[in-house]
Amino acid sequence: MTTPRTDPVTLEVVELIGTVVARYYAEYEQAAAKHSLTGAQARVLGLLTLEPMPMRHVAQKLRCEPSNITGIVDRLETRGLVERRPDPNDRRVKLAAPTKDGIDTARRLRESLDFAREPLAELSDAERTMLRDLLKRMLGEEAPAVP
Amino acid sequence: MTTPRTDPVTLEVVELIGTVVARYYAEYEQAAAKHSLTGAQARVLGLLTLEPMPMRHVAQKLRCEPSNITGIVDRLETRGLVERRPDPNDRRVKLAAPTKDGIDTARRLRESLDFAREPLAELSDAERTMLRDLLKRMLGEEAPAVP
DNA sequence: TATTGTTATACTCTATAACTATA
DNA sequence: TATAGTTATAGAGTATAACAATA
Repeated sequence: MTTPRTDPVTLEVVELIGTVVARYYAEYEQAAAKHSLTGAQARVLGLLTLEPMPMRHVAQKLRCEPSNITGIVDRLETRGLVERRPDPNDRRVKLAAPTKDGIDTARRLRESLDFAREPLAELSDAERTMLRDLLKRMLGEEAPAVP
Repeated sequence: MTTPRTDPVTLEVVELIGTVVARYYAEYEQAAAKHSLTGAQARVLGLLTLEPMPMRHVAQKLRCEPSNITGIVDRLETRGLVERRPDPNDRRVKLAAPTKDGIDTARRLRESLDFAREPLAELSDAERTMLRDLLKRMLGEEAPAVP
């Protein structure tokens, strides 16, 4: 267990990350709203677009109670963006899957998320690569140290 | 207006930022819950700790409707963490300000936000400085280019 | 007239607990 | 018995519209 650092640069980075989080989160909600989706609905739809899955798995991915997913999928289903399919292997399970319209909406939403992409254009190729490796190491993924 | 990039590294960084946002946001909610605060309540309290301000300013900072702040400050006030003060210059205005207890709670909450700090300990001083400068430039603040 | 804060309303998200249908 | 999904409930956040007090 590493001791959290309190040197000025670390605190500055923490502050900057807070700013990134606030800005990115707000932009995401706004982008979702432009497609008449709430943030939660957009997250569920985006998740299902990667792969249809049982309702319970959606809840696990989003770290919320399964009962919440019922309502969110209800609303997405009402709008024809998602459908419930039976699981041939277990009749208790319902697989939530995006419809064609849902896949299309998710794609347009993804493409409209310019916040993270646009400011990155300010950086050079080398800088983006460096940022990638630093973030990877911060997140505990494998990445070469940047000496 | 720069054209958003779609090269592999950029997309990878976007993905990583998404991960950082999701993780940081979840940790923040969790840290707030440990102090029996919702995320919104914690954000308002943290904001007021920097400086007491009119209700309307709080709404502007949090990018929500002013009517919402009424309820959030109500709940914080009920718990004795925040108080409403008259503005001597404009009797329409109410200044929301943290109580001593509120300031103390905000400080403890801030100190418990280890997520951003702890993983940074994995990086060297030079790397943290580099990360700081890259984030600064990404956010449009002044920072030296990293060649 | 315009602005500040509040109230009233409706919708969504959230957790908890109880229910059903399967396993 | 245990699990997947649902329903019912209550609390909180959100936007909208209408309102009182003040500017």
